[in-house]
Amino acid sequence: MTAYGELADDTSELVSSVTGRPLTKRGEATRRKLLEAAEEVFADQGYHEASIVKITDRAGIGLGTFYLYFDSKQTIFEALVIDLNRRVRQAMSEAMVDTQSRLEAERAGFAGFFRFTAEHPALYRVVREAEFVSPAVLRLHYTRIVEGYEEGLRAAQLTGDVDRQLDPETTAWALMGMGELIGMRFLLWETDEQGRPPATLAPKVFDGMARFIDNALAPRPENEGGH
Amino acid sequence: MTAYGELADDTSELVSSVTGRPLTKRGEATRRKLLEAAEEVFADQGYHEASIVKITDRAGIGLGTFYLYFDSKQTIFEALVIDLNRRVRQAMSEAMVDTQSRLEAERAGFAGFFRFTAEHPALYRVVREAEFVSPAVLRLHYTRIVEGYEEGLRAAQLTGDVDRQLDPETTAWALMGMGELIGMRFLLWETDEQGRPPATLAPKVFDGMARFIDNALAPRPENEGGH
DNA sequence: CCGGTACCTGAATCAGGTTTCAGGTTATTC
DNA sequence: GAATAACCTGAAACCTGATTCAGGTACCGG
Repeated sequence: MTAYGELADDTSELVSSVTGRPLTKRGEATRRKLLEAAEEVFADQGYHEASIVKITDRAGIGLGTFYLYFDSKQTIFEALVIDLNRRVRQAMSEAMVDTQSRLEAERAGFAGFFRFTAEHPALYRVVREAEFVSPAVLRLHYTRIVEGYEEGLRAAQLTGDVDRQLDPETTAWALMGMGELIGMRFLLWETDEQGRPPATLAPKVFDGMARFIDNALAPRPENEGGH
Repeated sequence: MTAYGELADDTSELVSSVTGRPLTKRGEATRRKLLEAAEEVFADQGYHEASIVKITDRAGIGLGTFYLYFDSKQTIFEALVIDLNRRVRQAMSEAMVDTQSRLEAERAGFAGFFRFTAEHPALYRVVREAEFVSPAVLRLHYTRIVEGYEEGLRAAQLTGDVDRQLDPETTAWALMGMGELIGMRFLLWETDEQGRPPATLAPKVFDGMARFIDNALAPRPENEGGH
């Protein structure tokens, strides 16, 4: 059975998975090395091709040491997804500061998302694979991103920047889905010989998407009750 | 390395993977039994939890027999995804016959997609997992669906039913992405105690999405060159 | 009913991965 | 500078599961 179970209470606290608690400076460094190595290995091999040995090798650490820090392959994977989630959201919100209108903020948020995707193509893959490795952590990922959106949309509806007849929750998920598939198709699939994706979306695509979003969110001039 | 390689030339032809060719009535029946069993097993266990033994057991067939029909676990998985793709597209185009306007057709197509998703939640999972099992076949899946959309959008732009400033390709991918994430969130995640998703989207969600799409696609009353 | 072809079978082989553990090594404390 | 605690290590025990293969069994034409 695939685990739809709950996540560990606190996936980010720095404690030994064996002795239970503290973790000295040396210990912390080792844990970080493991996480970084895991990021690279999961990213370019996928969850199942990855192995603990590959991770510890890349980290330059003994195999047995792994189990001093993480209970299992799945545990370190979950910790990684949560870390990536934090970083994506940060990229998005940084991109949105200093914007004036809601529409502008929307565009900037997407731009931040795409920039992050382009810069870390492999990380994107890790997150998507979470659907099959740890559904609970994937839900957390999506839900956290959507929450920010939804809030912004509600606020913009109050000021009249966004069509009041849209349902904020549905709209937020729709926008996420768009961004994800567009990113996949026009960044991750458009790799050069070295497998690197372009740094940004082609203007045609970005503009096409911006137009689409503008249309979708903008308040309608006429009133409701169409033909 | 994950295989981004090409698919076999013809993944649907009915031939023995050993002797090379024909396949009698008995052989065909066995092949079909294997595919049906694979569908169930992959669907509720995922690719890696699934095993050839589980598939042949469920099919009521000897383990060794599997290799008379498929080269490997990956091969049967790909055959399955291609089959599902055919069925989704059929569900969508059936839903779209007898529609008048483009917007109506769009809505109907989505409804067909969602109905299919609700009826075969597990199959949806199989398709998404293809991203990690066989990227090539996943691209095929998405690309085939998008092609239909794109063509429809172009036609509707000519008749003026759809905003001429939208890029049809980008728009088609955006719509796909929306549909996929909305389906995931509001169907697959909304399961009852038995793990069954609701048969249809909640009206709030479906209407919210319809409004969003209407807004996005409708030709703008004003002309271009905004403020 | 006989020969032959097409199919079927599952124990055995083989490859690879996770996790444990008994025994070091490094850092810190007194 | 010895004792103690915190860390580290990788060979070996164990699993699991894909794939092979030598030996059947079902069906069909004659």
